[in-house]
Amino acid sequence: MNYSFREIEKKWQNIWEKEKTYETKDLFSPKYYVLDMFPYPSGAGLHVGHFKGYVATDIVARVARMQGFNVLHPMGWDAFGLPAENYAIKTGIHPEITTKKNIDNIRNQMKITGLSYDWSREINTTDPNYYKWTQWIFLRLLEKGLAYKKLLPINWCPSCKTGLANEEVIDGKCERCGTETTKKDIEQWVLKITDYAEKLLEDLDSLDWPDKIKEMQKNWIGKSEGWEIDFKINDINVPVFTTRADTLFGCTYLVLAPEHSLISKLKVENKDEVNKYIEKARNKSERERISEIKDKTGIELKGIKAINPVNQKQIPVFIADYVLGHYGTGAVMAVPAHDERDFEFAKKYNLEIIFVIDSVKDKAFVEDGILFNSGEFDGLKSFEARENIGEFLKGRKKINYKLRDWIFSRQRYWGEPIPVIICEKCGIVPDNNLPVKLPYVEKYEPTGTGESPLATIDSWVNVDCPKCGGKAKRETNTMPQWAGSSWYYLRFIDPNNNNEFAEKEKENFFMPVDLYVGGAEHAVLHLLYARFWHKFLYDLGFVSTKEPFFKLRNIGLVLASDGQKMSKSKGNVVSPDEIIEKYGADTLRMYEMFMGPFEQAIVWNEQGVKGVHKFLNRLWDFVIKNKDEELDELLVEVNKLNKKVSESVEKMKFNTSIAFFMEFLNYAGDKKASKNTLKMLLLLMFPFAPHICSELWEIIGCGNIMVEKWPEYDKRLITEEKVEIIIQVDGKLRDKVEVDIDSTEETVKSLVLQREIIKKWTENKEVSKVLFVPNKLMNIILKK
RNA sequence: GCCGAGGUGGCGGAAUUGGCAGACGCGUAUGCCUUAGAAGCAUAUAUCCUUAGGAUGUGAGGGUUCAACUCCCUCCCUCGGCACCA
Repeated sequence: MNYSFREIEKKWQNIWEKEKTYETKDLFSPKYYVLDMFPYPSGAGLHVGHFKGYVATDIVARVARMQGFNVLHPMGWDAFGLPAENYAIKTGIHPEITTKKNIDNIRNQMKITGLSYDWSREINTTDPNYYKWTQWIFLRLLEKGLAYKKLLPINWCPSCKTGLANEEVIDGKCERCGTETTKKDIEQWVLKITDYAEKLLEDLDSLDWPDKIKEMQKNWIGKSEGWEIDFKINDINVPVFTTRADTLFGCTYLVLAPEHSLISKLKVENKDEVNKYIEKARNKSERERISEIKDKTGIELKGIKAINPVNQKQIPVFIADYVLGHYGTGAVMAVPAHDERDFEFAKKYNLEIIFVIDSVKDKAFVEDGILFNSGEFDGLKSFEARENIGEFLKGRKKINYKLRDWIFSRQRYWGEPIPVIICEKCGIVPDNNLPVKLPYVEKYEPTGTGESPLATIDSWVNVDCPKCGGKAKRETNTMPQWAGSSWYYLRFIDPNNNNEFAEKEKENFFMPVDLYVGGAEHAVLHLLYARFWHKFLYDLGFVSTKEPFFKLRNIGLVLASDGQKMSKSKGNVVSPDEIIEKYGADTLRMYEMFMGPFEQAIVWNEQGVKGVHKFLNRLWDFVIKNKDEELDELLVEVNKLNKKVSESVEKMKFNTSIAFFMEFLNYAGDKKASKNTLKMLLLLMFPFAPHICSELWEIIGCGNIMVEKWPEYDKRLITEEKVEIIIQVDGKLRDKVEVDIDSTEETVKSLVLQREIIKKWTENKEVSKVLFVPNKLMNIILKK
């Protein structure tokens, strides 16, 4: 029969809420901190994909509690961001109102799913009591010179009308809205994440994270070691950065980035042409640049020559936009023989190509090798030559990173105000009177001029300088969406503290996060930013660990039944509410875990949901049928189940855990189970399906399951006395035989050779060899 | 182009210190139940050979081994990321 999940689930959720079952109370050890990436409270609510991660961490949290851990498992809202603001522009409804409504809805979705969050620790990044500390961290960065203001050509989204960080530009498009970005010169707040490049790279090794994410961060940071070597143009030193100092004798021209400061100082014969090229390069969008990778353009500086320092040869000088102004020195020594880009360029402009390592036809040879054509350095290996040539030319050893500083200001309303006052006399003055609250405005529309809508509120903008008392103006830019999420995991530890972001003792106790679960899309955004802030706070002595998240796991997407990503605009979203209404929260939870490995993307299939629901109904019937049973035919089996489930949960292979439960019930059939067996079964399943297990636990007369421990299996019970041995002839399965455990080769062999099936296969043939793997297999090899 | 993950029935997937490939679920088929349907229950379900029984089979090809989904080499494809970083 169908168990009445609606009633049962409501009943237990009320009990948990009333008894504050999931509140983390003390500093007792051992602790376990399980964290989900907190969501943006979208108006559409969350879909079943979000809950795949939440259910997984909920199971981990529940198992850990049963194992005696003091579990911290909180939830909050990353609530600043564009959708609420865009909605406000359209409707005039303040983002605060929409946000609150959305949060109430999503919190309810989480509660009806039976997630065991400690709601007393709920946080919201848009709450002034929260962003006070976001601003406080910003002021510390400012104090230490890690936040600075600079006029920069930055990525600009014409649709969102705001600047973007490099990490937010995907394929030349805005990460949020998909509009092509352009370049714009605006004065920006920038955070010096590059100061932490080395530490961010190094400490990756200490983390239990998916290789994929580590690799992505490594590539994003992009470390390369080389030499800075001075070339000369008219007695001016022009440093270039190279990782291939060993190829210097093959350098046949020099290339400057269009932005290079030297260009304006040179007397170039074809000045007009050159300026035209520079102007064109400036206006190229990201996308144009990318599409032109295969077709390099450039222009020679006529009348200018550079001197190659290694052989005093005169070489031509070019400007080309394949050389980037912001990396290295903005100038490169071109070695067409040993660099693909230089090779292409040289072919196009008919420049000299001199091989000095090894030559191949029609393309550059980019590997290391042994030098020739290189004067006194002939015969050296590449790695030796790099050092020798670098030192010979008095070059400087240099490490460069691809990572660039973090563009931190946004020209929008719905974000944390940057707590800074700009005074005509004193310049940039920190406003220590935190929180600097976001004022109400009438119009949310971004101005598009590079100023945020805050700039129009005179009463807010015009203030007295805290330093000199003179006239001053507030900074009107706001922080990016990533600010609040860069440290939120610290606030959960002590969410109501008004004096510090978290009490030192508590921070020291709960950090680091033991398990962090979320989508892989944040690999070089949130996960990099949070590590940066954390390391900064560590250096200042405010936190006690070098890294915030010890173990990270990514959830795979849940795709809609059409194989596409779930999205409101495609109308293919499945909400947890409808599944819970139809089948119950326990079914939703079990199905999300049963779908497949949880790090993998899998298509949603409601037939599968029904299958899981059927299983829960069968579980119900099985327990009810046996609740007063004294006989037990399943004690051994349930102990085996205990072992298998414990092991699979440990590895977070929840899909197989559930298969084991199903196997058990299939095997059980009409066999009898006593209370001990039922209890073990229910305890094992409780983290997966807490409502039905709580109810059945009560029905079999055991009280409240919440206080119970994770069960231990009895090793003696599950030790087999007989084992099945696989018998192969010439490596092919022919027979099986049951023998006592640890039977010797001789025993098994004599048994096997008597068997009719085996006799048939070995008839008239000579046995050349018999292989035996104890308790597993015997392979009889015949002579050919 | 570079980096990473992966390729197993009709579908989602299981099994890797090398040892019964396809657990579990979905779907499908047949039967029971039902006035009928739905639900439920039972049985079957990798492919090929008419069957007993056998052969083949984990992207393709090769190799190591008594034994390969698992290890090695070459290649193909899918997904994700990066994108002229000298």
